[in-house]
Amino acid sequence: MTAPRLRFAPSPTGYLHVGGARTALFNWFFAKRTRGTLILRIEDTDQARSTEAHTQVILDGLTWLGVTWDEGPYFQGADGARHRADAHRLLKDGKAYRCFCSKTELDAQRQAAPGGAETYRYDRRCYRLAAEEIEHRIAAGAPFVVRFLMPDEAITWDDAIHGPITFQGRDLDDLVILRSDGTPIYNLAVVSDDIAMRITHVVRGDDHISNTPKQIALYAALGAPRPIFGHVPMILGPDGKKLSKRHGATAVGDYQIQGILPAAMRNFLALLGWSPGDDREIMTDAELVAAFSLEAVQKKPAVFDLTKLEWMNGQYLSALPAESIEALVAGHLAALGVLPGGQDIRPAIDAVKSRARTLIQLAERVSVRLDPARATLEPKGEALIKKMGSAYAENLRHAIRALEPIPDPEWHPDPILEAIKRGADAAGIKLGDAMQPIRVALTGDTVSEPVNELLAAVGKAVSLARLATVAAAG
RNA sequence: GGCCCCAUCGUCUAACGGUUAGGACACCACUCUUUCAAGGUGGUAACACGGGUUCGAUUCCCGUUGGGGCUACCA
Repeated sequence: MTAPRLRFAPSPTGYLHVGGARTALFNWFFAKRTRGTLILRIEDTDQARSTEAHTQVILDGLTWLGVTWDEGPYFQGADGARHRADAHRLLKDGKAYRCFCSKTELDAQRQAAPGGAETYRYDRRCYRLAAEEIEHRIAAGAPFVVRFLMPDEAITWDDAIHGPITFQGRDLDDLVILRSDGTPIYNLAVVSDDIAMRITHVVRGDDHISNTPKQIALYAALGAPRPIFGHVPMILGPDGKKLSKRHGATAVGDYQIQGILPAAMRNFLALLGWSPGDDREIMTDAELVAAFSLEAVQKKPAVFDLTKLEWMNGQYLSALPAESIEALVAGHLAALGVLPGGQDIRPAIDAVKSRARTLIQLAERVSVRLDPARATLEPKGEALIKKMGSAYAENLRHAIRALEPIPDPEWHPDPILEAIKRGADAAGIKLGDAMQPIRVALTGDTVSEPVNELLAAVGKAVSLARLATVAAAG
């Protein structure tokens, strides 16, 4: 058997949606797994909605995700001549016909249909036109579209994900394959391209299931062998509806901005609608590729669980050495307006990386160390003060008294911890009640590295000044 | 409306006729750390419903219900 040839074929009419990203990923896994070829094809036959900017965003999204392709990107719009040639071949073979009905005539026919516009199917009136009448209209320059003559027969295929699916040709319309301006319609362009590119496996979204019988009929009419089809289910929002903008972030670029690592995104997306069959969850690309199969892809749509994505990202973050995420963290710090200015941020990253789920969170926790002035109690002041306990101002003053005597050269984690313990004992309070107010005062957050290490890193003068300010405010 | 697809914890999933229906996220305890997380241990929580087939159905078949997709001179 020859090596499989696959394609990922987004249309540049929007951003790279997570659903599309997952489809691309599944294609990539399959191609890698079978040592096949993955082709990127931009479906830009809809000139009105396609833009170069969208194409670039899709390319960037794929690149960020780490999905690589072996051929392309090819642009479908560049192959109009071949699409037209295929359409005319069908015309010549009597497998397609010219339709002179205008859009307004069609609308009128739809309205007049017995069961209403919903049940309307083209009545083939132009197919029944006499040859001389057709010649006459062409000669008169009447505009026409080319319609495919849908055969009246059962169309069946064995879907790699869904199993056998059957449609009846009579339920399908005679679809337009060439517009009146001579440009091809999606279904023709796809089939024409997939034949020309010798595609063996079409792995795409579930929403194309009902296009598949039309395309299979086109393959047959063009005398070409059809590929194996596999239809990946959609991704839903938390409310069970199709994932869309109103659910928040749906473009892969959004997750890049939020500080999700590409590897975590790949791992998460892979597990959305697919599983290796055992209990593994955190998996490397190599493991994913080795375990992947279309048969194991779920048939039902999956709800996108942001919380689990963030958990998984946190797993990657804490497992990675500081130097490998240093540059990314620096980028997010810059976005926060904090410049390390030559400081080594790696110790700070190591101190908080297991306490963050996104790079943004990680950068925020690093930033308060670099610039303690950022440690504001706003905007969640109420909640933070509650966490510190009602006596927090008093407890902060205990802490200040305990810490002040430490000489500068001894301002290190261990002596600091000892001093806080002694102070807590003297004041008759629990260590936690002594620690948490300090943490909140210094970071504006309830989560940070151990308080004594934090104090040591921030420095004595800055720490005490900050504690005094918060204590005074309380 | 017509055609097609789908249905296990709240969510992601395992199970391919016989299991105390397993794992993960989230949640709740406990634990470790005289501090926050992370980690560890445990817990709550599911086979949509009704008929068949079978010695036996979450699993196979049919129906119901409920979701979803398509039904363009969009992709």
